[in-house]
Amino acid sequence: MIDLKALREGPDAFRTSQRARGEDPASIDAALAADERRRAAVTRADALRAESNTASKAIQSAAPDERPAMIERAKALKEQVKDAEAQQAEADAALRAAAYAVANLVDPDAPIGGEADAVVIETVGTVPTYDFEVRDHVAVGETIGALDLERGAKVSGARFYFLTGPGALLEFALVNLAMEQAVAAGFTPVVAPALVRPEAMEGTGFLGSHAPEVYRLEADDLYLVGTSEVALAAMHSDEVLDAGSLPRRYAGFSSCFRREAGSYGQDTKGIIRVHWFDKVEMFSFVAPEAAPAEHRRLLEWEKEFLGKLELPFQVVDIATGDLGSSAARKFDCEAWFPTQAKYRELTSTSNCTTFQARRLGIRYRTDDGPSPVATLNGTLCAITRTIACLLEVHQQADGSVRVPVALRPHLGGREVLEPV
RNA sequence: GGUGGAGUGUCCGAGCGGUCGAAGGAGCACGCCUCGAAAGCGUGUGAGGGGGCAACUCCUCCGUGGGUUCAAAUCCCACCUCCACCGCCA
Repeated sequence: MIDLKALREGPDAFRTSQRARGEDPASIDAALAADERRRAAVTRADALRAESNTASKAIQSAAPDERPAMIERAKALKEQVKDAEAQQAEADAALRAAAYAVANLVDPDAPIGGEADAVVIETVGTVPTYDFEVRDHVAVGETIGALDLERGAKVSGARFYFLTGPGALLEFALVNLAMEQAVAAGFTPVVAPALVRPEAMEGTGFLGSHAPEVYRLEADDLYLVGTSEVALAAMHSDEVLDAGSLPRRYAGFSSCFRREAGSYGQDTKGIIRVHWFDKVEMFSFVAPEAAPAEHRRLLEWEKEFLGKLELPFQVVDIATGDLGSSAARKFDCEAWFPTQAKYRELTSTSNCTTFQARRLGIRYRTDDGPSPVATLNGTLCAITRTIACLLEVHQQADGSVRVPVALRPHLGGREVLEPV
């Protein structure tokens, strides 16, 4: 949620931000009006409550013969209070809805525009060339016995898979490598719940425009997370953190579930886009002024990891119109997929400033009292997509796959995954 | 899933329906004492939201949400969480 005080004091910044996102700046005026109405309702209800309180208190010290009349008056006041409170509740709800409709303030440094306006800020490694016909990750994966998509579909449906043999081992190797790096960098490793309550989902903003993407368990009123970001962010909800404990960095492992509604026809082959995958996610809680630097750090850790996997990639500064509603700025690392002859998103890191924390009630102690922290997230390793990329990039003429050096210790020293 | 117990401020922990935002500790901050420190003594110390330039003032909050009452931390209901035991289970 946006900062309402900041909204009141400088609505123009929010209008500009909404325009940059390609969203209607009218939502700003709606929020301002709702805020105005709410304050009026609060003032009125407060005054009535004060009157009602004094009337009530006077009763206990009143003479017995005066009491009946006083009780009558208190009763009448109470009716008015009830009415005023109902109006206040309505105004509260209206403001909430109006405020939630406004996306986070974009970072002024983010490029303006839509998907096509993302700026490539860095290219790492060189696009590989092959002296043989490259095969896609499905073909390569099946050749080495790492993938079984047919049976995945048989058992669970489209966009499901079995990782088998070296594929399964590759997952554990990647998780281990990612956790090893995260721990070395000072992250607290976490295995996070993949099922969360509505508040966690709501608080992280995934029930807004993302709602159709999310699996829900009707019988238990629980949601399957699309990323462990949800559980990691909600971990400290309604807490006041000691300033000295910041930054807090977590590396969370969890399964992730996505309905992929509306992505029919995209990446239908293979494991690039699936309904379920495992992921190691970085999540940081920091003081707001430290957020931009932390964002760069998360990006560096992502780059470091891709470097270990010996994957060529580029870093993209996502344009304002393509940002999620809680992100002020976002960098994606896109790795090279030879059979598609293009870079595809492998990791993504967002600076959510205080937007998520405000909703989730995550604060830290400052000299002026508790104040919202900034939250940031970044992918360390989304397993299936990473495996897909590894299989394509490191395939060899004989159908085998070369194992990147850093991964070898986690694969029992194997240097090559041979066809079976 | 069943039975019983419990949820109060940073923590522990009191709290006959009105004088309770809440005793008492601990912690923390500041001050006194001290060469310095500890101990001791003193003072202060929750959050959110209105209004006000400000001093300040008003409202709300005792797990959450309802209800009873002129009045609820205190009574009633539902839910959530935790603890214990039973059942089941990886």
